[in-house]
Amino acid sequence: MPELPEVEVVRRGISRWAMGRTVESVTVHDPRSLRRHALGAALDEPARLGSFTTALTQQRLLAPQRRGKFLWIPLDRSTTAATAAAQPGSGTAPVGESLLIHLGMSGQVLIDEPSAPAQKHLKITLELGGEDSAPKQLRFIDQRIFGGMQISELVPSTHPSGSVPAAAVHIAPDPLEPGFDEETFFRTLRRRKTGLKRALLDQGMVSGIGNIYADEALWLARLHYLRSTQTITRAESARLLSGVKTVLLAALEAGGTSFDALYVNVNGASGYFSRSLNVYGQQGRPCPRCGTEVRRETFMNRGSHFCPKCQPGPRPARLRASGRA
DNA sequence: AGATAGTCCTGTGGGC
DNA sequence: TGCCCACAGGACTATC
Repeated sequence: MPELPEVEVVRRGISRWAMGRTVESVTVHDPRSLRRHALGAALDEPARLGSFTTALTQQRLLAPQRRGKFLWIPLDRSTTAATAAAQPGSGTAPVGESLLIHLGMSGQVLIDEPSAPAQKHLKITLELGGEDSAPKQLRFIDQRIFGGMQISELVPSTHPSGSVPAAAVHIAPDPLEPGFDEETFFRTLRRRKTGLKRALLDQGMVSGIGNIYADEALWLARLHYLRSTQTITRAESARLLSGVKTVLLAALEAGGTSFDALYVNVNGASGYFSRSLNVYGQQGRPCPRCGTEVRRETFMNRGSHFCPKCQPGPRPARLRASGRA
């Protein structure tokens, strides 16, 4: 389950191994990985596939960008740049095109030699040319097909790069972004009428956090996943955000050190597999902080893991005679 | 409009 | 042994 740190590792790998290269050809092995491409354009499947291939072919890959779990590669269409001019003042005028990538549950991006055998769940192959280097392939592999690729127009944004793909404008800044505002996070949280974990998983509120790191961050902050967002204090909000950043940075450090030449891997190398998790998947084992048995409850069709003592629930807490020692 | 079910997918593992 | 089904979950869509 790639979350922000894993996607960032992939972004760095693409930056190192694919940036500046030109897409010579595109092979779509499974059109389901293009489900989101040209949505609303009323194209049938062959036409969608064709428009994807056409938009990519002979484009140069610029510096890859990321917001939350969304990854995109701006495309250099300098040959047709004239059409992108004008439109002063309009805040949503497209400023270019991008290849938008989401890894979903099981997506991987690999840079391979053309001769390397096809991976089992290989979905899309981009042939990358280079003037002074050997040809390479950028391969998108995805077992469960929750992820995918699409071409999306770039529109102006607060993102450090100045724009985001139109298909990702609704995604909130992530906690590692320079412009991320803690006060906005707190106020948005207070306005919501929901539980903490649901808010953390809402990519329109704060992006980049998935089920695993949500549980870990809540544990670090000693907050229950069902705790109401409306009663959160400024201090608790800060604690939560600090927990989120701690978890994301630790995973990033673990993943960032383990990727190496020619191989950009999401699943195997990075993050949570190489570092120890405190509560996620640890049900029945002692809480590393207090020794109480970690519990698992089903919530939003997924597991929620927490320490019942360190993270007292809303209801039990109210019934308790006194504080939490 | 904000909150929440339902939907897409396939490999794994438990139960019988 | 083998089959079947529940389960895992990110994010979009539809519905209240």
